[in-house]
Amino acid sequence: MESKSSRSEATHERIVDVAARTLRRNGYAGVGVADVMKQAGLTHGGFYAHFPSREALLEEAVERAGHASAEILKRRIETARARGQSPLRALVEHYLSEAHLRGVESGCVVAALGSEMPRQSAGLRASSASRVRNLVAVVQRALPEGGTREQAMVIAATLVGSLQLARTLGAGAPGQAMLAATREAILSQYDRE
Amino acid sequence: MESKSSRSEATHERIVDVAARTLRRNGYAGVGVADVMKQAGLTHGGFYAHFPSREALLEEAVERAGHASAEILKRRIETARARGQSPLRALVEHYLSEAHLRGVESGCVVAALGSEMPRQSAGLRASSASRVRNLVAVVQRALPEGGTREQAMVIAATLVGSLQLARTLGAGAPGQAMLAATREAILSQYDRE
DNA sequence: TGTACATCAGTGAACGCGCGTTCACTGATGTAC
DNA sequence: TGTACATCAGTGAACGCGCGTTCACTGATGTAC
Repeated sequence: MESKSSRSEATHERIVDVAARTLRRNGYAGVGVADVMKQAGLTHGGFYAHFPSREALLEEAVERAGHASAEILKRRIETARARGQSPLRALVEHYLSEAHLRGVESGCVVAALGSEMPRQSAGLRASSASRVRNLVAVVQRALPEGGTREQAMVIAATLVGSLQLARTLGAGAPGQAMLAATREAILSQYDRE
Repeated sequence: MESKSSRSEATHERIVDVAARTLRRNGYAGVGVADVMKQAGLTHGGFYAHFPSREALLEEAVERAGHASAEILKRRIETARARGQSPLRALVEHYLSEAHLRGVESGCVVAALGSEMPRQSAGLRASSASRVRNLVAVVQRALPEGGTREQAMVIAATLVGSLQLARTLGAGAPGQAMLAATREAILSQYDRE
C-alpha cells in the first residue's frame, strides 16, 4: 500500500465509492466496469491497474457499503444514548424511514442485496455474510440492557424484510404503511423500558 | 388460447415451470432464454413462438412461482385448522424450515427475489408487488381471529427477512439459529390462543 | 537552476464470449377428398 | 382406406450488441546530476 502514490489511492477510493453506490442501486450484476469507471471520471482501460478483477471490486464495494451505513447507524445509537433517549427507537426510526425507503444507493447493503447474497461466488458470499453479522451486532448494541443476540437477529430480519417489501410495494402509501406497521410492532415489543 | 394446440400449450407450461424454478435459484438476470429452453428439452430458436420476449416469460414465471408456493402454504394452513391445530404455527414452521432454507428453487418467490424486485421494469414490478400482497394475505389468513393486516405485514416481513439472512449466513448452524430465533419470536408473540 | 531521463496513472482500440432475437427451413400431424 | 396437401411446432444458423479483459501507447510527475 505504501508503494502506491496518494494519487493512485485517491482514484482507487473514488472507484470503490462509485461501485458501492451502484451496487446498492443496481445489484451485483448491475455493476459494470466501464460504467463505474465512467462515473468516476475515467476510461475503462485503467481499471485493471487498480483491481485484479471485477469480482475484487465487488468485494471491496460490499464492505465499503456495509461499513458506511453501519457507521451511520452506530452514530445514531450513540447520540440517542448520550441524550438519554431510546437507542432502539433511534435505530428503528432511521432504518424504517421514508428517506431509507427511497435512498437505496446510500442505505443498508443487506436490504439492498439480501436475496442475491446467497447466490454469489464464495468470496462475495463471505463479504456479504460478514455484513449480515455486523448488522445483527449493531442491532444488539441498540437493545436495552440484557438484549440477546436472538432478539437482535429477529429484529434485523424484520428490518431487512420490511424495507424490501416496502420498496417493492412502492414508495407511496403501500410502502409507507409497511414501514409504519413494522416500526410500531418492533418498538411496542422491544422498547419497553 | 383455444386456437393453440394442446401440444403447444403443454410445451408452454413446461417452459414456464422451468423458468419459475430457475428464476428463484438464479434471480431475474439468471434466467437465460437458451438455458431455459435447453432444460425444457428444446432448442432456443423456438422460444419466440411461445413468448413475445424474455420479459414476458419472466412475468409468467413470477406469477407461476408465487401461486405455486402460496398454494402450498394455504393447504398447510387449512389442514392445520381442520385438525384443530394452530394455522399460524403450521405456516411459520413450514416457512422457516430447513427444507425451505435449502430449497430456494421451489420456495417462496418473495424471499428468493425480494431485494431485486424494486429494480425491475414496470411490468415485472407489478407482477412482483402482487406476489408480496398475496403473501401478506396468506399470512393474515393464518392469524387467530381478529388478526389485522398490519400484523400480517410485520410477520411477512420477518419471515422473508429471516429466510434471506439465514440463506446468506449458510445452511449450517448460523442459518439454522436465525430461523429458530425467528420461529420462536413470532409464535410466542402472535400465537397465544 | 536547469536539463535528461525514468516512472507510472490513465487512454483507447481491440479481443473473445455470451446473450436476446430473427428467420428460413424441416418434418410430423391432421384434414380434404 | 388411401393419397395430396396445409398447418404449425420446433430446428439451427446467424445477427448485433454489451461486457470483462488485455495491451501498446501517451503524457504528466518527479528524481538525478
